[in-house]
Amino acid sequence: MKIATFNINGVKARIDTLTTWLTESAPDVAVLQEVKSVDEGFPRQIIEDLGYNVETHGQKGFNGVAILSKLPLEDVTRGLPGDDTDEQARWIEATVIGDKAVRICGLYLPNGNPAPGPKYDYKLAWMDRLYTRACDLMSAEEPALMCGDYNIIPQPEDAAHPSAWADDALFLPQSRAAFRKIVNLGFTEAFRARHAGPAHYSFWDYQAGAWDRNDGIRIDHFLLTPQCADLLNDCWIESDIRGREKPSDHVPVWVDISI
DNA sequence: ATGCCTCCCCGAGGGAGA
Repeated sequence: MKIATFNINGVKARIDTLTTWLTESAPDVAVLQEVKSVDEGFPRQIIEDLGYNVETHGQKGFNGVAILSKLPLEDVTRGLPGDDTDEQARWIEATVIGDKAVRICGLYLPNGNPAPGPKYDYKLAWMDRLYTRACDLMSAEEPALMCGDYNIIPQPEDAAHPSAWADDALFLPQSRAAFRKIVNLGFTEAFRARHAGPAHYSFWDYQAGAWDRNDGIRIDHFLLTPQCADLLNDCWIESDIRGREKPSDHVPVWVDISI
């Protein structure tokens, strides 16, 4: 089963980009972030017509996540537990059943800039709640993964110019430590389980020709429970998508798992 | 790089993104 995560940067503005990609690359499951649409405005029918079940968790204006799946989606839940006052749509979970069942969590982790400040405080608090959910997934001892736009550059090699990010919420030591704390529960970071070295990125800014200069960062990740990592065949970044017409500033990241 | 684009809100220009 091939599962992709893709920050689409506006599902309505980029519906042609999305449907072309779904048709040509044909993920079994696509986990979307930054759909920037309320659930009622989501272009559900167009995607269903391509053979996908659609589950959304949107809000007005920004954020918003979704899971698209050729197989049925079961036990769908919306919102990251731990703060009933959090209005931001950044988390959705569902179970997909192939040969085995896998719990798929889609996340859009807060950006956190400027740091320090209230937005950075929100990012760190959100990561605390993510840690708690991650502990529960580990305790279940079942195939599960958390994927999406983590807004975390894990290591200097994950940025073309790490010094440019030194004071940024995506790369501050405290941000990276919070990410490591989750990984160190025993998750496998799928891309680094399969590929070493620099120059592998999942985001390139629209400005100043960042794509043409390959001035990117790797911030879209898959974290797999041990039972899911046992099933991992491959992980890759579909970087050529960034060079197509009307691209998102992110590209899809994929895993292939034996499910 | 204190933002060079692009999305959303709507119907001008500001918030948000990373």
